[in-house]
Amino acid sequence: MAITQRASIHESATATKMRLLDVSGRLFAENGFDSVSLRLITEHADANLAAVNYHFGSKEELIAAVVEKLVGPVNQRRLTLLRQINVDGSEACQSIVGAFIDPVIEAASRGDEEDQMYCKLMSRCIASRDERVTSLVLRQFPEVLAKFVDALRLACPWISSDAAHMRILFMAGAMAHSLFHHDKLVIISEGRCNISSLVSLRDELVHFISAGMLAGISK
Amino acid sequence: MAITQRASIHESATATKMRLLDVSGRLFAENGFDSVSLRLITEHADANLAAVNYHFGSKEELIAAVVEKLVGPVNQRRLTLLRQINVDGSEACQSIVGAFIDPVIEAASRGDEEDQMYCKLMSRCIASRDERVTSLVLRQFPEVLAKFVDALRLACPWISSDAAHMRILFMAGAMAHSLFHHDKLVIISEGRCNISSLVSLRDELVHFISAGMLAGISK
DNA sequence: TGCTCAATTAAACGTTCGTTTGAATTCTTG
DNA sequence: CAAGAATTCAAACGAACGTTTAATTGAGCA
Repeated sequence: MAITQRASIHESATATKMRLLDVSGRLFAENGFDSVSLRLITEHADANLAAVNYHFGSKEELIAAVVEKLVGPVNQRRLTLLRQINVDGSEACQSIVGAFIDPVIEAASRGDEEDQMYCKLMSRCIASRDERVTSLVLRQFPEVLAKFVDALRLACPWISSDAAHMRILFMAGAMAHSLFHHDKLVIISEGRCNISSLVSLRDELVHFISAGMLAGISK
Repeated sequence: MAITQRASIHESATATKMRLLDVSGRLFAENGFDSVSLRLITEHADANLAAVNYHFGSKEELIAAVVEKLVGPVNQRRLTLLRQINVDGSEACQSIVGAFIDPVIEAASRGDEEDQMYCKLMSRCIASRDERVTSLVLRQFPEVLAKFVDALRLACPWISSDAAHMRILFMAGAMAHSLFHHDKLVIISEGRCNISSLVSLRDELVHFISAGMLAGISK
């Protein structure tokens, strides 16, 4: 029934496959995973409608490929940065927060593409409320969460385990939300706020979260 | 062309209409706005498929009704609480943050339904990346944002306008994200974290964000 | 009782979607 | 160059969706 050559793994990264991955990432970032149809993707990628199913098997597996290509390296980089931190130092908290946030900023600033796309796609992954996406992201997250909780409690011994877990959650939320919506802030604020660059947002974010992390025992 | 009785405003809140509003809220909370079909909604509400289009006009207007019924009162309550704060006090920041967060916790704890539904729906509204939803939420947000920025800068005069705007964004993100995902935390942490109640999450959230708000001038 | 009109119902409509198919084409390799 | 595998292509499929329609119901009122 299943043709063997079709069922075999498509390891070879053809140009079309890479184009599909790139285009769908950009479209998913801007419009969400559900709203973007395979017809739109293949049209923008100059490919045939059937190309996605041929190269990836299904739309769901395409989404998985896009997400894992994006999230995997960022989490690896987080753990690398975290390992390089001296948790005894006075600025340990800033470093820990930086280790969580900077890989995203780095990844966004790396390509020649504009930052917006990468940030929005990343935010969609982190803050997604779609189980098909969260299941992919959360597959890698337990290890990252555990490592950051450990580091945080080493730097701030007075924080309980529960509180440490929650604060990591707060950090992730603040980051994802602000990365996604910061461009709207200038409009909503009716010109009273003007975020100049992604780096300035990153600095304020680290500054804010570090202070939150250092918060003492609540009375 | 348009039948007048159909085009007229349906002000009378029939039992069916209220049931549709209630059921779709619960379903939207759990599965998102797009994934939930009118067939599923009307089935759960013991209503005919055409009921949504009859009572609300379209699915989009149903979503708008659900969102505005949820977000409107919360924002009003925020402004009320904010007006009652003495911004000169030493704990002004905690009060400001509380004024932003507590209306959500209150609303979630009000009904006899479990909190989860309300929290998740609220989080979907706040952190939604769907333009059809954000346009509704953002309609009320400029006023709320401006008032909270003013209060924050009165309590913490050293914060720049840009920073104040960003910090409100961080607050919204931390809140929305943690309210939505806090139940997953116990699983992801593999039992090392156990959030006992919504109130304990609220307390830690206020504690964390207040400290972030009070963060001094970044060097 | 008979009329009116909001409400409900079953059925269908047109569209869009992901997926599948089988032939055509291109690329690879002996 | 020729054989075979990999890829591309146009076309169609079935399912699910939001929406519309026309008929039916049932309560309020002259």
